[in-house]
Amino acid sequence: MRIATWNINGVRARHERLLAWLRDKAPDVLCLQEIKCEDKSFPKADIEALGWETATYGQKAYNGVAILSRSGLSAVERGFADGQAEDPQARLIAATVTGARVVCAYFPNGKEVGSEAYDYKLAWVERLRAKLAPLVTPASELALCGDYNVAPASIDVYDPVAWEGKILCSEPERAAFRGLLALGLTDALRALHPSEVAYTWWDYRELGFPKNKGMRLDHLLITAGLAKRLVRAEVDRNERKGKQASDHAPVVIEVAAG
DNA sequence: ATGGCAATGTTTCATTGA
Repeated sequence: MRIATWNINGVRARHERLLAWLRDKAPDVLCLQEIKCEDKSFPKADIEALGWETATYGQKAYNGVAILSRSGLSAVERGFADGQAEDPQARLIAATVTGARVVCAYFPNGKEVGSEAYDYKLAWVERLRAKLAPLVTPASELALCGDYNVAPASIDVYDPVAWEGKILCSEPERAAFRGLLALGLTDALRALHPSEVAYTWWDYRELGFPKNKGMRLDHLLITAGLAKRLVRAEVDRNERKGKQASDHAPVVIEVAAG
């Protein structure tokens, strides 16, 4: 099974690129973040015509997440659905695909360390951690896929000195990321490529991509049940090239049949 | 090569992103 995650930065602006990418890569599951549209504007029919079912949790202009699957989708859950007041921002959707729980998440950006948005970010990650805690067991099959807006280590930042302590790289954000790992999750890309520079995002400004000034912000964290069958994990840098590319590249993993 | 912000709505500028 191939599982992919991609912050598409506006699904309407990326309509043709999305369809072309699906046809070319044909993942079993694709988690999308920042679809930036309401559910009614999502290109559901075009995607279904290619063979993928869709589940969306959209919002006008900002945020918005979706899961695409060509192996079925069941038990779709939008938002935290944890009994507390729902997050007004559409950042989380989950579904079950062939027995595996797929969680698609668009973590808050946080704007600036110490800001209100930063506090919201840290609280949001903790709320997600608490939600996932009972679902992550040695035998369970779960993948937390998305744009975490956290660069976990120096190797994941083009200029770690300049970014030290800054948003995306601050110690509390990295500790929150490690808190997710501590549930029993494995960083799929790092499991197979422990010392490879594997950025997933490059700023549109200042020739970020040509100069490879990027960060690794998009991750797939998987339970041991999936990690033991993990055979491939890679960033599709090719999708960052050319006109009208998202500023994020897709990340794809492959898990052998169980 | 892969190229010096981009998408969206509040629209001819403001907001957000990372």
